[in-house]
Amino acid sequence: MRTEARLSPRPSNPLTREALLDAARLEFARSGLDHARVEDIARRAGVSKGAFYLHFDSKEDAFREILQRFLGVLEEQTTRRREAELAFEREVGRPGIGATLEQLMQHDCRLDTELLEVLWRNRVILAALDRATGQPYLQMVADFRRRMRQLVAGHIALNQGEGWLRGDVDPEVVGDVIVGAFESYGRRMVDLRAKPDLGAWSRAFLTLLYQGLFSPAAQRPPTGPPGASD
Amino acid sequence: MRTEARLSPRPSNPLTREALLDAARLEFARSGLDHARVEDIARRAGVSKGAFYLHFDSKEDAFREILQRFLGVLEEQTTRRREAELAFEREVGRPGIGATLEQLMQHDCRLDTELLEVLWRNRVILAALDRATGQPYLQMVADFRRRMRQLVAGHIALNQGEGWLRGDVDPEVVGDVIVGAFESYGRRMVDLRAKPDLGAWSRAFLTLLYQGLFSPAAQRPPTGPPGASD
DNA sequence: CGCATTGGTGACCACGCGGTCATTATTCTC
DNA sequence: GAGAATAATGACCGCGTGGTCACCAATGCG
Repeated sequence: MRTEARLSPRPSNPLTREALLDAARLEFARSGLDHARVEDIARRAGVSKGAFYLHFDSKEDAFREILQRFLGVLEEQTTRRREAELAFEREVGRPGIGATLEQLMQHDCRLDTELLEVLWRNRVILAALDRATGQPYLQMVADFRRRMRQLVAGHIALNQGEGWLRGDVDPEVVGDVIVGAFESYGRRMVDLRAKPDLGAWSRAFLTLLYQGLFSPAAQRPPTGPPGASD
Repeated sequence: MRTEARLSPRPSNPLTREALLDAARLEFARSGLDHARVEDIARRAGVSKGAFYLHFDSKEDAFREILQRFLGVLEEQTTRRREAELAFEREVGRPGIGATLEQLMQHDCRLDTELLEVLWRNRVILAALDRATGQPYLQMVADFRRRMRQLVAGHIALNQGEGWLRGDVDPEVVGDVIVGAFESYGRRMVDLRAKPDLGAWSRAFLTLLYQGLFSPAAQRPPTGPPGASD
């Protein structure tokens, strides 16, 4: 009687779910989670309000899926980055031992630019996050931020131990600076029309981070204590 | 008929308005502008919902006042800071010409710490802003952020022209980094119980900003091009 | 002490939107 | 083409809360 083969007399449009998510991203970016109307999301996706609820339990449900996907992508990006950093140290070395600062910066620059590419592709979500309320989602973002900060701080502390990063800067502060800078730039991307030169930003950022603002031409003697020039 | 002297047979409690603003700050920080209930704000201030509307036209009105006061304080802080920076350059000099980097950093450190003090005192508002929606208010914050970024970028560009800040870092990027770092740290303050050592953060931040992460012990020759150490 | 005046109260209204469900449209099988 | 099964629709309901307003309370004045 082939009762097991009869699955769906009228299969649902497989594109609808993704269309709804796309529409939701735009509406969330425009109005935030609270003010976005399910009606509008559905209409933008070309279906009715009822159809929305065939794919999601609630408005929050859709938002959660969008947020989780995004954080997942960032997570994966972070994992890849860590592996690339370890590989670089294994295969090339670290500054002073087999590698120059310039080589390291070129490598970091590629990785930072990749991350910025991810942020650029998902800038609509960045806009949505800025307008989002609701403890669970803010909590997820806050937790992610904290993890990133700790990751950075751990990385810095490790390399301070290795001796090639200066030890008189609290790694936690470096975490604030790096996470803050990316977030700041990401927020700025939101209302850019054309894609900016992400590589140039990375380059400048890394120069600032590793070398500092103070002009090398006026730099004091490398190891001497300050306060003896007037 | 002394109609001009009879002003208020029953004067309103002059503390009520401020109590309402305090309560509103807390509720906004807890629940955000949208989810905070006027009822709760009023009860927390010890009055009824109706009394709230004797002092404010709407919930948004109270929020606007809170936001404007805060931005005003930041604005004033910024003005004072600019004046202090000009005074320092006028009275002491700039690195290389009458002042050492250490002197400049001590001065900047005081100013940065003052700004952090302001953020610390207003950390409830920082929490509220994180949970706020509504175009006008987000716009105000976004505009303020942009102004700050431009202020920083202009300051950096100027001093690059003076020669004591390295010219190969886009001032706009420095703006992202500085504004982002303060915002990042401010956001972290929100869920700290005890007041952290703001001076230490400033010190570490400025060291990072001016000197960079790269260890001075391993620093390459001041003016020579990189890539000659292996 | 009574009256006028204004502060203060909270039950109530109105409205907007999230979510439901009876109904209709579509697509599959036989 | 009939019938079954399911996708899709949109009118409708319910709820929560912002804002109002008739009413009460406190205070100054004569």
